[in-house]
Amino acid sequence: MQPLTERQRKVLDFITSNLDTNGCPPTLREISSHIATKGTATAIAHLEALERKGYIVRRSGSRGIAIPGRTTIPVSVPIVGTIRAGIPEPTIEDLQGYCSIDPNWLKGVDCYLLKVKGDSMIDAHILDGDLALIRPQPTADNGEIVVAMIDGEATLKRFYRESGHIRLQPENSSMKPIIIKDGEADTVIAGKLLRTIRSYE
Amino acid sequence: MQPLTERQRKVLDFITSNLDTNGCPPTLREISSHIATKGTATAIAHLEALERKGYIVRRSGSRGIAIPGRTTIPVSVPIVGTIRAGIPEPTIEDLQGYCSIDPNWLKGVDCYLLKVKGDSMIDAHILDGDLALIRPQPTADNGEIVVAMIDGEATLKRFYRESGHIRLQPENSSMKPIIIKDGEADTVIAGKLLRTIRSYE
DNA sequence: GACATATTATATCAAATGATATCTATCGAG
DNA sequence: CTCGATAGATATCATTTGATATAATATGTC
Repeated sequence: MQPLTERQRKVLDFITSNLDTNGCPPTLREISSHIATKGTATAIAHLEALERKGYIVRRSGSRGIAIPGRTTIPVSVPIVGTIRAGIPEPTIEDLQGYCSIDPNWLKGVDCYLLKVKGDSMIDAHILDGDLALIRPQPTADNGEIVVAMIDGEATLKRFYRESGHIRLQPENSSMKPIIIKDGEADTVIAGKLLRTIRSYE
Repeated sequence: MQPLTERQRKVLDFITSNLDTNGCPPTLREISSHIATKGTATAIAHLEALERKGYIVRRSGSRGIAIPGRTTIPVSVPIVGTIRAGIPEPTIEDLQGYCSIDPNWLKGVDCYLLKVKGDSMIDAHILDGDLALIRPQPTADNGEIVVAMIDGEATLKRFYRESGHIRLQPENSSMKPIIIKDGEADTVIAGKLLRTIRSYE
């Protein structure tokens, strides 16, 4: 990458600093003010130099500066309390917030965090209130834990495909497995459990 | 968090989507156009509702929308297998990698992820191999789960301060509590458990 | 000396932008 | 019925903003 001049470096640093603190690139005049120049022409000249050297990408419109390679995606994942099945893309019912997740935990697609309700998986050490990171998918491998839509509720169950049916096994000795015969319901499995997260506060 | 209406959620989703793809919040007119309304008044009304419910923060200026908790700075936290106590700042023994963590999970200080060894907390549903997010601190409140240095090993225990001693209680019926008389050892507690994370892959 | 690059200043524009005011309509709670 | 919350339309304003044109200075290269 071509080296930057002192002024160009200062402008670039200001842009990244602005992105960090405001979540937004600066305007031309904010840049001008920061490098103590008057008017916008100088700032534009610096931006053009930065773009020519490949440090930034500009687009039209206000604050149209982006830094390539800069993870615009610290991957914000929605936290939901309920979902309505329907693959692909389960409909999010009540959004409870967002959470930054390590991109390595996700596997490409639109994952979400489901707040676990009930104790159906307590023997698998998943508790009421835990957050379950879910990847939407319509089926799973034997023994994996999935989100199943049962009576309109999204609950976690262990998945078993057996001859002629699917068995959804709660990990709670006081609960019985749910058998879904082939063709009986098609959108039962909403996704697969990738991770669980528990808070102690 | 207060629930959102359908329209409000659509606006919020559009803002996060814009942040992900453009690295920039949308303008009022971009929002208006996306929800197919004319003029800016409706979009402003929605933003006001979102701000009132705590989903966004607004500041003056163009694209003055921010989503609290959403940081462009993915906070990188070390994953460790062992630590050596010594407050402040336990010494990291074997670094196993790094992991991006939502800044909201941290509480200011240098937290780290400790890979849980053994089943001493299995009755609290913390398993061997789970990741424990730890905040370094030399003591804790009664009933909280802490990292204790016992025989040079970092293990999780439940903390109880009782008359003349500290009791470190494993959550495993086959294990006995550890009593540490006052003044007997000073650097037993290395930190407090904030969160646990389990992977299913 | 001629030329390119970097740097800055001044002045000006059209478009984009946030904000406000006014009005209408729906829906559910009290 | 009234009130509040939600939702929307229309119109208007003062700023902000990106962009352009023009000019000037300095530095290093060929």
